[in-house]
Amino acid sequence: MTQTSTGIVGPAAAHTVAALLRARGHRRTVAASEVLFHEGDMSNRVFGCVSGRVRLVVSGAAGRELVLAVCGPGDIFGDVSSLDGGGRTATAVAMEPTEVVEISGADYIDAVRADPELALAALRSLAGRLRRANDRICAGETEPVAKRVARVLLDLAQRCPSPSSDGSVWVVSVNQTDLAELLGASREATARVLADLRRAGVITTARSRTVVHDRDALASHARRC
Amino acid sequence: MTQTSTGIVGPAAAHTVAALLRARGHRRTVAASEVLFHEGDMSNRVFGCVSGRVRLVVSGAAGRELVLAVCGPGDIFGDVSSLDGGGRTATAVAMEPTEVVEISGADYIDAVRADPELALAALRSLAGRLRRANDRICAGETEPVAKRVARVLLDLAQRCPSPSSDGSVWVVSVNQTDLAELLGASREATARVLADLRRAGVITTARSRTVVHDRDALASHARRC
DNA sequence: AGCCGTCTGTGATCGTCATCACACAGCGGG
DNA sequence: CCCGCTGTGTGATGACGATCACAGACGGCT
Repeated sequence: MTQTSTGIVGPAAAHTVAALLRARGHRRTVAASEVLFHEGDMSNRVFGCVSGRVRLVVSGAAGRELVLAVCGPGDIFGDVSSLDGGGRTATAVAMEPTEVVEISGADYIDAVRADPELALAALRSLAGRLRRANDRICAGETEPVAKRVARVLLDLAQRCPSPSSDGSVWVVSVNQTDLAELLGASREATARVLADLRRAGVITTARSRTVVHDRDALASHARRC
Repeated sequence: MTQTSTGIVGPAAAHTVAALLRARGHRRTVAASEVLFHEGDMSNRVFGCVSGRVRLVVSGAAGRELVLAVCGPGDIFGDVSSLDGGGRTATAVAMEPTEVVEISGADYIDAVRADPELALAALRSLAGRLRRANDRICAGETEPVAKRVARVLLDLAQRCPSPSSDGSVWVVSVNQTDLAELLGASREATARVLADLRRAGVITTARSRTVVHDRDALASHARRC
């Protein structure tokens, strides 16, 4: 467990895939809260996020929801279904007005077959996501909520750089409910941890926004047990 | 969350990869408890399991161990490191005398580049594993231990068919400690759930062995909350 | 402005599960 | 053959976190 563990889909090495989508894909703008596909659906279009953010959610036992990932610009999603022919693993919901590029599953497979470098890029993207998923399994099953909150905040701060973030302050634009579902914890437990961090002077909180003032301190919270 | 959630690496569509390993790989026999690679290592050889079983473990917070997957015949492991160049995500330990085939990371990448069908097979394998990892995240963060035990037992019963299993009885050859780490629960909690299932006549237990007598009943335990 | 819906912050309670602490049962080796 | 090791089965206790229950705050909308 070497990395941070947010379910954010990494843009790592996905540039070739993104290029494919730009070249062959169909561009589209979706409104906030609009659903691109539902968990269980048999659709298989592959998406790339150009601007904005998309949340991938699953509904677990007892009606609880869980955010598996937050996709930002450059991230690819929806490719798993097109590869294994299974239903959608999650529901994709735009978190804000978002621009996406999409391509049919068949076209995606064809492109992968035709271009070895594209295939490698897709493999690397999946490998990275699997690595992150394993990290999250490990964190979720061994770490207390306080530590997970710190990890996820750190991860969001560096992966989804809010426009308002400058050199010394990182702004995370997610409300507490989403944050809790990204952690696999209750909204209340998350709020209490945020309160502790606030009292420690590490962050400040506001409506749908958390501002990280001291990243090193946050990192040490993520490390210590 | 449509599937069972054991971290077992699926042999699904991995046949082409297995064929590659057989063709170009180096065959080797490892003894029980022998380690193929350690978590964090920078090695990048790719392995295929021919016979026997290999456990992939990570050590989480507070010294707790977690079994991410149990690989059986036909399963591929160790490919993530060769793809993204990162350290090993887990430690691979043979659970019994095991035969593996291995190939260097570079050869693996070359082969993927050269053979589109192989690349697709590798993509499908990773997609399946990511799907399973997501299922486990969902289960771990929303389901109580009792349900998870039932799921994992079911999964092991059908994926690692013990030689002694016949048409009506499925034998799972794993001790309670491993079972617990595969669940992300304590050994004691797991033992208590097994005791309940035993009293309900669904399973019988013995040293390092659990026998499933009534698969449907077990499945209903996995379903109900 | 005034209202309503969403989001936040916190107390109280209660259940699940981890941890500690044993007793005991097979199995292998000296 | 007996000892020790590994694995199993269970009780007691305590802590972490889910759930319930509100109060207040902020923003958007008419």
